[in-house]
Amino acid sequence: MPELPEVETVCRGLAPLLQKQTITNVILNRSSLRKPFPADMQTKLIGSSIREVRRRSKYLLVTLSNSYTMIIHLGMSGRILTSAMAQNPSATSQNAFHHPTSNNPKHNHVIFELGNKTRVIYNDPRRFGLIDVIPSETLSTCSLLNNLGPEPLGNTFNETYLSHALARSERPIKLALLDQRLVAGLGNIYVCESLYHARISPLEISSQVSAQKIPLLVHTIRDVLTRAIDAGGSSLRDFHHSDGSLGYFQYNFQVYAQEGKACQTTDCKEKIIRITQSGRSSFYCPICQALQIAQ
DNA sequence: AGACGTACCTGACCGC
DNA sequence: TGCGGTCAGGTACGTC
Repeated sequence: MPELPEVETVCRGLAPLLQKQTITNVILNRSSLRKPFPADMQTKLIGSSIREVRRRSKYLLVTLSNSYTMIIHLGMSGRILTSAMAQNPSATSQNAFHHPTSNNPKHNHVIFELGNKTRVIYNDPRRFGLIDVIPSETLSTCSLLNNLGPEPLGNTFNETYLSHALARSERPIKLALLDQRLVAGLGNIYVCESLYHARISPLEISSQVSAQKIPLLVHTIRDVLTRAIDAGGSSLRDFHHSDGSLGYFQYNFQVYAQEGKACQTTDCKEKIIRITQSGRSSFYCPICQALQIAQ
């Protein structure tokens, strides 16, 4: 599911519900996700109150009153669901956690209970996500965050930055933009879409992307992400908001998962094709995104 | 150092 | 209906 727009959507939905709430209980239904939970995770969380919920790259950062920060990553299939706690504890069956849409309660790995009688449920079928709790002062140096590139919607991601970063790389542009050290938060969907709008082939070698294309690429990345956030993210397969509603940016996909369909560019009826780069699918229009002839 | 392949999981979908 | 193969939005680690 989640690239930057989806995580931002989750963050915006969760923040008003979580802010100023005390964590009254943490239920762990397993001992690890992609990596083990910190051994004393419950001790660090229970009794603290939530100061702030924000996003960095694809990570949710939950700032706590006790000077710890909880880091949550949704991996490929993670979601966060919320539900009201039953008044009668005996009525707290798994059904209470069963989301009306499609998630399976057997993947409810962590449940946070809040002072306002809300349950916040971390559900992740593939368990590629992670949760960690670290001292807030070590946030900027922790291994999960310290190698992340700039936020694509922030001021430091600009034409100057991107042209320097690409000039040093002999990888195809598709792979460079997926590298979280270069720019943080893009995934396969939004890289494909951004390259289409910038009319750059995913096969173009990063250092050979023409100088004129760089400002356009900065713009299309920002524009695609902004429009996706405005649409509430993309609901592919199983992405739902924490309240169960759906994002709808998938209806704006021009190339992603559009293999065989006609390119939507005016007067171009070429078919969108799919290729594989480093084991990941790339979708593009071979006419609109033709490889530039090397100088 | 940079680039690449692979591993980590489950579920959905397709063709036979 | 069932089975096997393939694919999926991400990250980390080992190797060259």
